[in-house]
Amino acid sequence: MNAPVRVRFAPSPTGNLHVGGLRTALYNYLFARKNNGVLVLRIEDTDRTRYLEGAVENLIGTLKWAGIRYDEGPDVGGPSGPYVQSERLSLYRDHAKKLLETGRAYHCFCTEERLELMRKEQPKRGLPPKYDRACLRLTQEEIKEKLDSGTPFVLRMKIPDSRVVWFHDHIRGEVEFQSGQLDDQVLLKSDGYPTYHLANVVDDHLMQISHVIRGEEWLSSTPKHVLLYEFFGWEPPEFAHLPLLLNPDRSKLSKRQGDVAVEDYRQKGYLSEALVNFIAFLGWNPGDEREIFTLDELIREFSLERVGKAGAVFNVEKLNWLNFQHLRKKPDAEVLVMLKEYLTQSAVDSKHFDDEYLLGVIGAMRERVMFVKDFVEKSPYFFQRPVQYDLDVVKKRWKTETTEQLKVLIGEFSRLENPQKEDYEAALHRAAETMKIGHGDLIHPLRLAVSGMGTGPGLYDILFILGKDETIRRTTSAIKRLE
RNA sequence: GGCGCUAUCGUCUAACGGUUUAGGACGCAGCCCUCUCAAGGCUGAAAUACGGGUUCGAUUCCCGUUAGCGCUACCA
Repeated sequence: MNAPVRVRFAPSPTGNLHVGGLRTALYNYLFARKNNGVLVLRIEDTDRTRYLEGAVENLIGTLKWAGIRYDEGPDVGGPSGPYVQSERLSLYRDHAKKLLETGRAYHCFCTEERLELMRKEQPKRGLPPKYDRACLRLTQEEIKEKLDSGTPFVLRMKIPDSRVVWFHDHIRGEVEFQSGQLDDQVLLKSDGYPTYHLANVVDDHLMQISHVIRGEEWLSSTPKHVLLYEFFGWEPPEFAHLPLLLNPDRSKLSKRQGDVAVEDYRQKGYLSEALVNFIAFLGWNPGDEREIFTLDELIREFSLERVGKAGAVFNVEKLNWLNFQHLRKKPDAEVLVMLKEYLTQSAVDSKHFDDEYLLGVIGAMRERVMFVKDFVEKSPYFFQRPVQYDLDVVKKRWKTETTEQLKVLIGEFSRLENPQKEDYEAALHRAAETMKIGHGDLIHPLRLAVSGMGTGPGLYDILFILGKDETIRRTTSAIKRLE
């Protein structure tokens, strides 16, 4: 019988959640749900210098937006709390003390300056940069003396000399390190806070985490963690180190080369479904050719076995396409809500458009928009009369005879009563036949007249949405202005 | 520098030694459809980093090289 699956997402509150962090959270979430397990949110705020006010709230909001629900965490509680590391300090101190007593850790009184100097000298002598264990040679008396005099100290982990430390990684297979390569890592800082290494091992054990699923940047420190589990006499969890997310130039995804915060994408109008779908596929795929997935479908299909090993470039083009796909899948009613929401906060206009009208716009523009904002940006004429006419289109479509022809067309339109799309079409055909001209001779200038543009949905759709009066008004106005 | 990880079209990826003239998707180009723009359909260009092995047979296994990335903090 296997232990129940318990995984955790353990970000540090130092700013907005990174898309890489979101993917880690997502994979943990998917793995937990898929295996009927539990997802824990744990805040790793052991670096007081990097703490950012409001970051935790922000993080929680972002996860919620993405649809990633956790079962235990700072705001929802749970049996293994507290879920904020700064509220668990005594736990770390007690455990560090145990290591001290068993000789697996030792006091170090070295100053920042000495360590810096040491690191500068080591490469010159061809040595790997590691703590030189100066303080390990201190006698009990010397240690007591320094302690008594209040000399600041840290607790370091005493790495065994020549051991092979290995572990199995779900993604990378067997990984092994020579312990001689490992540094005597600081476990407890001089301010009494634990470092990541101590805190994450203690918490993962106490919270009974079964699988540690985290970014590849942790792979190199995993042997230290494995050793810590051993020192404590604990069974280590299983590990899965996720491939990194990359910039287009294949360096580690960073600011400078585009947006990295989930918040950035949210503000640009990306659907959470699209971002989640996209990010899930950066390092994972279902093994067949399906690409559009909802969160629930991802849960059904996800497995660690299908996670790849190589880093993946964050390619915005594909994300855009996915946003289009997900937006298109949404029912009209949902898009309507989003469009109304966008309209109220956009400065474009304050006029009121009823639902029926907006639904018409949505129907006409659906296949042509990637974002909700595109309804307004790509078809502004549904929200305000054309303020100008695209000059290239004028040049191409507006002939000298156009004015007279459109007047005839208006005459035809004005006789219509409560016209439907087909009625506009029939009327236009009649006008064209009367004048013995092609349909295009009317269609193109008319489109320009009512929209100011040369592109968009079918003309009759536009006319129907705008309505007869507005169509005639705009056409008349265009004739006046383009004559 | 040391240690570790990684390596299929520009990008995300499929292939779990043979069914492969290496498949799909995004993007790109062309054609069809068509009142324009989209959408859709069709077509095309585009990859196994390099060198050795193992094997009857390597994208797939092993070794080396190269390249990229990560770690190398009293940061996570």
